[in-house]
Amino acid sequence: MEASSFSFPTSSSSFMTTSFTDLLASDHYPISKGLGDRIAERTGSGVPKFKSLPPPSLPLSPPPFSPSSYFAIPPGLSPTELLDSPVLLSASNILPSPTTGSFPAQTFNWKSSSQQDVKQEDKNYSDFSFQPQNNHVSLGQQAWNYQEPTKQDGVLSVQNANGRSEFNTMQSFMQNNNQTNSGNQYNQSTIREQKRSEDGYNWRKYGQKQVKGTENPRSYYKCTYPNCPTKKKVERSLDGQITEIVYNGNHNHPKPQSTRRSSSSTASSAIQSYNTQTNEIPDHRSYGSNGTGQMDLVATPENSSISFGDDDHEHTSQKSRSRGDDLDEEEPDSKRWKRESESEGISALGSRTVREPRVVVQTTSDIDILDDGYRWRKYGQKVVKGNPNPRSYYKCTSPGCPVRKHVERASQDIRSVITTYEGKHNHDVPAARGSGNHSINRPMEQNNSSMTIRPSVTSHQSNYQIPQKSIRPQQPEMRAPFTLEMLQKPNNYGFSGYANSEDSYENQVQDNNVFSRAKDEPRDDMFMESLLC
DNA sequence: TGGCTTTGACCTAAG
DNA sequence: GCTTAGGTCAAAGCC
Repeated sequence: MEASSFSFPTSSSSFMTTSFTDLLASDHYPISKGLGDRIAERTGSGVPKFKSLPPPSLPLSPPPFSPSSYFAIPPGLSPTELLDSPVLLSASNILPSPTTGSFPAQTFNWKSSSQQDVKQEDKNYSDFSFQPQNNHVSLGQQAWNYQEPTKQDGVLSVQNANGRSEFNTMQSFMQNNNQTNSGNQYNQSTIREQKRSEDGYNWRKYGQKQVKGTENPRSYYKCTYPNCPTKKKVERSLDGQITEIVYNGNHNHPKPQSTRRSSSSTASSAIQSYNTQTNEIPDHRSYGSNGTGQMDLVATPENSSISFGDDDHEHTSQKSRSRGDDLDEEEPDSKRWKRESESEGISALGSRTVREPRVVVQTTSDIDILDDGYRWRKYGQKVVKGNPNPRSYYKCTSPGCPVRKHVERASQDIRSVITTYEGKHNHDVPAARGSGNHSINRPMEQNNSSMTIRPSVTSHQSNYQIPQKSIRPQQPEMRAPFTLEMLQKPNNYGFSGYANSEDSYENQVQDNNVFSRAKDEPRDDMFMESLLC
């Protein structure tokens, strides 16, 4: 890259033992100190922060590739400009892949060697957070209940295709390199950071339970905003990686705009700046995406989960009321959840998923809607109640793999696609067609690659997991990367004309290899029959 | 001092 | 009514 490039040192030791802030200020990068400062000033809530992720002192395997492949700023765009650019402040331009959900420059989640380190970093450095984008959105859509009615009706689950939520590419990079040595040392600090930061909302853990059927403990969180009924359940693997997030309820408030102060866990955290571009507490049905808690699927600068703390934007602060009245006063949550699920029926989904589909569906490109790295065989299609758009049913083609998914366009926004997964892949991501080894398509190994941001949305049922070490192959032949260059031209995405054209959407879907492949592959006649009955 | 996590106990629903 | 499991409470301790 040229002088404008933002690249990490290839030396793992250097990379891993130097704080990001240091890196920003180091001679390694042609980034002025102002960059780190600006980032720090702009970032806020909620994500694992560089500052909180000091280089681990643990012995770490050197990264097999240059991290620079993750974060490359194209020539002509200085980091400063990039940070100043409203593009980066708006998730409307930076959206996760529907299938990979990948955000190349999302959250760093470096494991810190100790909590003290983290805290020291907290003190020493201002926030710098790459907002994690939830890789996948699982609507608690009554998916697959033709086969196995889910008990999770009414939930909004968030995962990525690897079964790990809130882990971005960069984090994956780090974890892939740390897993062996420190995978089990995913320390509490990091987890705590995520709890608060991952989706921009503030959560309070109120319980943890070891659930049957999985060794992963499940944590229960409530939104700390007064009277906000939103809760979420987070399952983490033993090494601390999030394997599932299930949301319940709707936020009845805007996403807090984290400030440096609010990132603190002290009393200052009680003061939350809420985005006041609207300067009001919107009706929970009107501000949509925020209500998902995790997903700002209708990406706007206001609710963007990727937005940086927007000090430059006008906003007011409002002091949170003390907690204690934050719970619903009328009925227990469990009852409400259940009631909502039951009263709204199968399609109800309890969460705002269905009642307010615009919250869930993402107004973004669907260019790779079916491209999650796995191979699927279409075995059915059906128009389901409540959605005139046909729902395509797919099976994973891997022998013995039970994973299925269905894909449908949202009834209220055909540009948005809802993919619902069921099951857990019992195999790794297959090599991409046309490539000898999928690893060659790994984004982290794509030298000279620009930061790819593939907008998308994928929803799937909970319990969907993919081997964590699997790396979804990039399939550049099937989709153009979303690069920072594109960020410069937010209205001119080369990869998709989708935003303004339904036709283009259709074309993109048609171009999708899965769709085209599906046409040639045998269907599950029995299931088809059942569907047609 | 206040917010947060932890964790055992308790509650509730389902079978 | 019993058992089981999921969800929640709340005291204790940490930061």
